[in-house]
Amino acid sequence: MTNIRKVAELAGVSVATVSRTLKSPDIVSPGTRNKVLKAVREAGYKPNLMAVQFRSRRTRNLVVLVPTIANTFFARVISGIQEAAQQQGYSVLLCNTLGREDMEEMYAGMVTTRQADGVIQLRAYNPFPADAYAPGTPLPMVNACEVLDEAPCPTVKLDNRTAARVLTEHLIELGHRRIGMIKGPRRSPLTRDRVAGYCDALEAAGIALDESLLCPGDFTPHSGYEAAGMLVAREDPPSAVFCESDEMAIGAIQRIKQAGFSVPGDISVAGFDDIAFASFSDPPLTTIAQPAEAFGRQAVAMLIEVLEGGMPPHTTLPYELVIRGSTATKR
Amino acid sequence: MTNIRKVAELAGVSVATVSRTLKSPDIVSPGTRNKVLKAVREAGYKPNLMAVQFRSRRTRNLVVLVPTIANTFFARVISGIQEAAQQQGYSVLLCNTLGREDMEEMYAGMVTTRQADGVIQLRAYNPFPADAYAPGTPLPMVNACEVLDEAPCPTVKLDNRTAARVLTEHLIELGHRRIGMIKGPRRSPLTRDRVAGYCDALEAAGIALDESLLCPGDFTPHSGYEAAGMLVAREDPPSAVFCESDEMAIGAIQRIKQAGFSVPGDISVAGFDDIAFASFSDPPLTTIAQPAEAFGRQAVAMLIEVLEGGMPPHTTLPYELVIRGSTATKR
DNA sequence: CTGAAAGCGCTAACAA
DNA sequence: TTGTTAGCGCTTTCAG
Repeated sequence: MTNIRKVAELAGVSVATVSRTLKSPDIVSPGTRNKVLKAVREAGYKPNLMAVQFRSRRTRNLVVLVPTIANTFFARVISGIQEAAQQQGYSVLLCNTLGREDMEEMYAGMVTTRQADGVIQLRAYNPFPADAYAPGTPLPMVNACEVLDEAPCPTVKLDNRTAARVLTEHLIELGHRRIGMIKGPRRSPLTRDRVAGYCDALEAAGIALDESLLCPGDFTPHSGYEAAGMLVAREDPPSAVFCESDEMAIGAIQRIKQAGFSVPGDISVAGFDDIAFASFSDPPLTTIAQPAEAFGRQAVAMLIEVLEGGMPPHTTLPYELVIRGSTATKR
Repeated sequence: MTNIRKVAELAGVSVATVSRTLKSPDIVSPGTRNKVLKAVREAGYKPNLMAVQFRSRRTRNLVVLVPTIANTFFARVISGIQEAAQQQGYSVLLCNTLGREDMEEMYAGMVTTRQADGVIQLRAYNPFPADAYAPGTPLPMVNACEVLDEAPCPTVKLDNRTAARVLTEHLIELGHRRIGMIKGPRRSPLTRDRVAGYCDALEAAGIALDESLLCPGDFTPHSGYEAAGMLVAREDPPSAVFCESDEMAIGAIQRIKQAGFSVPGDISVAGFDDIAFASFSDPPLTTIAQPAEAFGRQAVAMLIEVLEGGMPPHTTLPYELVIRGSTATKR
């Protein structure tokens, strides 16, 4: 093991000088600096970062809590996180929580045990025990994508309600009045907000809400497939279906076609997220594009600010209605 | 900061006893053990794992080098890695390398700087500098999925050649003789092996190889779309296309349909991987199913064995030909 | 600008 | 079974 002491000996200086040369080269004289650098090279010295971190009480690790990495939307968010973290000199500790709160709590505990400096939570749940931090102390966390209503930390989100409203309005403008909805998990604020936006649009258009047109889903293609099955089995299927994720929309389209309906001829289908496959589905999906990577980058920037003692404001990212071939005029 | 010393004082024992109580409770007497545990609770003591790791020279972190997390196949592999690591008490440091060797080298360097114990590399590249370890010393690495030919470490792979052969044979049995292929990145051993398997099948069936039927791709849907464009623009398009990934197959299907051909009526299409969307494409994709999560779990198990001084053998995981609606008899 | 020295919080000989 | 003690490799006062 070649450590700082060896380098110091080799350079004929003290360990303090070696440390200084590596951390703040400008405060050591050019002469010694060169000697030290040369010794570092000769010894093939790599600082033991475990010791550095231990000593300086910072790991530069960020824990990321993701509900399912298998969801392509989250995969993109993580790309963004990773990219930004890397640029700022942080590493990403990934936890695929599958929405399990015990997992989330356990990984958030890595901050308590000093294995990480902060956490980015992509789900609406606070993984820190109530007594972990004194009241008033900011949590070393940023909550992104699926956000708590009364988050105890800064958040990065979309205006889901308005986005859902805009998408529903698009459907209404095409002449649809019976619009089905395939929802996300029941207790998610995301689901609630998107349903609210859907209701807003119906109400503004003077269309009565038919609760039986709202089906539960869990964001997976399979759940979209199942939910669409309920819808097409009705005597009076809707002429359009709004799915709360592209993955569910893709599943729904398959089921609708299997039932003998054409998309968008008989039934229009819209999604949410704009994942890569959205434009490759048949027909290509009309959807709300979310800036997934930007969610990740923004969350990192804000978390670092929090870790440095700042208190960044809640942030709302823009969405965009992307109209493709899966929605058409009601015939 | 409540540290081990405080707990020791509170319990009226030495720090060593506290340490022992926490690490190997069975070697301390029940009486002291209870005293210590009580003090731990009262003090709300959480061991500083940074110190533990520093002292015991193990981080229990595993670096994972993934070419693109946005690829759903890799996302599944990572799920498997995460799950297995977690069970064994390891955490996952994720790096989305985008195939950049400098990134891979940098993150592999986390082992050198003791921020991680080992690396799982999912691409055919050795990220360690040649002189990092003495010749003969096993590298703290496992190479999975896309594997080096002369890997300097244990590997987990598929028999890509045979799998490709089996898939091609399926196409040949359906009567196809002009079979296009959309390949992966040129220099990848994966591409080479799958092309070899494709050639094996042709040769066994007495079909001459037509190199012009082989198109380059990069595993993304878009590249599949583009490559299929070349194929359908020919005077004599193939009657079947073998894509080296499902994502490319999904892109290819879209392009083929756009050109006015039906799938599988006019042109059969097959993929590779069996990602979740494979069964939701239209038509559902015939493909080679790879045990993605198993790749991850296996890689973790083997890496831990390596870290413990073992030398696990190279492992080959099973594949399965999954026949769905995208391939049919040549008409 | 440089060096000596005191730890960070914990583990692991070694003694008792 | 328990305590004493010497560090792990590094940073950071505090003197010089």
